[in-house]
Amino acid sequence: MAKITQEVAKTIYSEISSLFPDAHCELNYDSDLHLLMAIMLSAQTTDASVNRVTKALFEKYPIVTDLANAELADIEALIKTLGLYKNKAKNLKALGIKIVNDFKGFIPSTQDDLESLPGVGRKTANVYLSEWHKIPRIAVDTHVKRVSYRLGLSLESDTPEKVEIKLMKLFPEHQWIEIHHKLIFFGRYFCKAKKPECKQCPLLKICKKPIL
DNA sequence: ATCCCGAGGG
DNA sequence: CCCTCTGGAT
Repeated sequence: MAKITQEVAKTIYSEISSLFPDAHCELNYDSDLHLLMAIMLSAQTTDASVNRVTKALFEKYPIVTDLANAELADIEALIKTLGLYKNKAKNLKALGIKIVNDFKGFIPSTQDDLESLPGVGRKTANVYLSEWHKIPRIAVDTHVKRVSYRLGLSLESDTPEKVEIKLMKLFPEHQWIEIHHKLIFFGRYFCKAKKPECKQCPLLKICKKPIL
C-alpha cells in the first residue's frame, strides 16, 4: 500500500518536473527582512500583486528599525491594494518592533522564533526557512493543498500541517524544497482551482478529481 | 468557526 | 455577480 504510493510520488515528481523544470519563488526581495515581509504580504494574494507594492515599500523601509518606527497609516497606504491590508500593516510594524526588541534586530532563524512573530504562522515560516536558509521544508498553501488532494496524496479534510507531514513521508528530503515550488507552479499554472488543464495533464491517470 | 479584504478572472 | 489568490489570529 505505502509502496504503491511511493511509486506514484516518483511519477508525480518526474511529470511535474517536465512541466516546470525551473519552478522557483516568484516574490521579489533583496534581503532576509524583505523576503519575510513579502511572504507575509502574500497571504490570500497573488505574488504579482505583492511585487507591485514591495518596490516602494522596501525603499521606504530598508532595515528593520525603519519598519519598527513606521507610521501605521504610511504602511497601509503602501499596501492598500492587497487583500487583508489592515491586518498586514499592523503585523508588519509589530513584527519590526519585536525583531528589534527580542531578537537584537536580526531575523530569527528557527521555526518557533519565526512563528512567535506577529502575522507569521507555520506556512510563512516554512517558506522563509526553505527560501532563505535552504532548510528543507514543504510549505502547504492553497495550491499544494488542492493539488495533493486531487492527486490522492491527502484528504480534502486534512489540515495544512497534515498534508505537510504526508508529503514529507512521500518525497525524499532532498526533494522537499524543489517539490514545493513545483507543486505551487503546477497548481498555479496547470492544475488550477477553476479551469484545470485536465485534458493535457500527464497525471490524468493518477488524478482522483479529473474535470473533463 | 469566523473574521480580515483588494484585485483579477470568468 | 462569484470565486480565487503561497494565511493567521481570535
